[in-house]
Amino acid sequence: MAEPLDATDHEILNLLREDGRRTLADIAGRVTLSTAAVKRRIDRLRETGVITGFTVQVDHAKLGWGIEAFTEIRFFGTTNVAEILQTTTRMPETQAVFTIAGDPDALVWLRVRDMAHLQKLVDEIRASHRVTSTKTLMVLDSWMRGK
Amino acid sequence: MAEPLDATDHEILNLLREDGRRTLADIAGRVTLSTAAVKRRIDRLRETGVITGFTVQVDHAKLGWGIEAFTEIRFFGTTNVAEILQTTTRMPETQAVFTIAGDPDALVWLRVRDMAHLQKLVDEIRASHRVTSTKTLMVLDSWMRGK
DNA sequence: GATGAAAGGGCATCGCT
DNA sequence: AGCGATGCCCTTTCATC
Repeated sequence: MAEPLDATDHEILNLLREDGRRTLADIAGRVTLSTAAVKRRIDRLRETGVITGFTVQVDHAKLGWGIEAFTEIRFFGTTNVAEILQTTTRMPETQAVFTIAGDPDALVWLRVRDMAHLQKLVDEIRASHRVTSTKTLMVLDSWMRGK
Repeated sequence: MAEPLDATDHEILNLLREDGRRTLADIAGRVTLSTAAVKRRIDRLRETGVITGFTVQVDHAKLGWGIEAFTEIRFFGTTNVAEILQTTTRMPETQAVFTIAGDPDALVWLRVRDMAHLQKLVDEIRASHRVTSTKTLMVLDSWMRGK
């Protein structure tokens, strides 16, 4: 496996968490290294899989997806985990899916336009036959690290 | 308020979701625009608050934070929502916090090193509020949009 | 094995049309 | 919105500790 990260690697990661488009020169100045050294470290973090990518952060409410909800899903006794992942991850409204040890069996984080939209999605999930029950939690407010 | 986004804006957002460090030249080629035009659109998306920032995506397991959990929290009748946000968002292990309409009252998404670490956090949450009960869900596997 | 310095090619940025 | 010039940044190479 890869070697453990030193303090400078963690500094670089934190700087990139704050702003993923920071320039190498900017980072280099803050961690007291040359741009070449910073680039090598970032390249290494990508190669070892610590950094999986870079992305843009979006205010979903401004795009008209103002409602967030979690849907708890329960299956019959022995259900393949891959099945629920396949159904839910296909839906563009799905933000994340968590398979759970215990009760419920899975937790799906959804972003929708309105209640009718939400109902349609929950119906879709329920229609995947092995589901015994769902319970949907409406999100009033959410906070996320790095926003 | 700002004007609605057209199809090109959505294309640009999707390209940046895939790779937040994509160059303007690359984006311009894919949406059939000049780099200057793409830059103006991205600047406008930032000014109107649609784009809130850029960040790096990290494999937390490789950093030694291999365990994910959700903790459901229930309060006494009249508890201030801001209170739970204050405590939980201060913890570096907190990935996200959702306040919920109904039961439970809040959902906290945690990333921890091990079970002892998790127990310490749940104890902290229980100690710092007028919490009536918590229930912690262990995450077996997670999928997230854009990974 | 990792670093800093320097060169080149590419890219972002800005003014103009 | 496109075009073009300027300056910055990324990237690679090479020498050093």
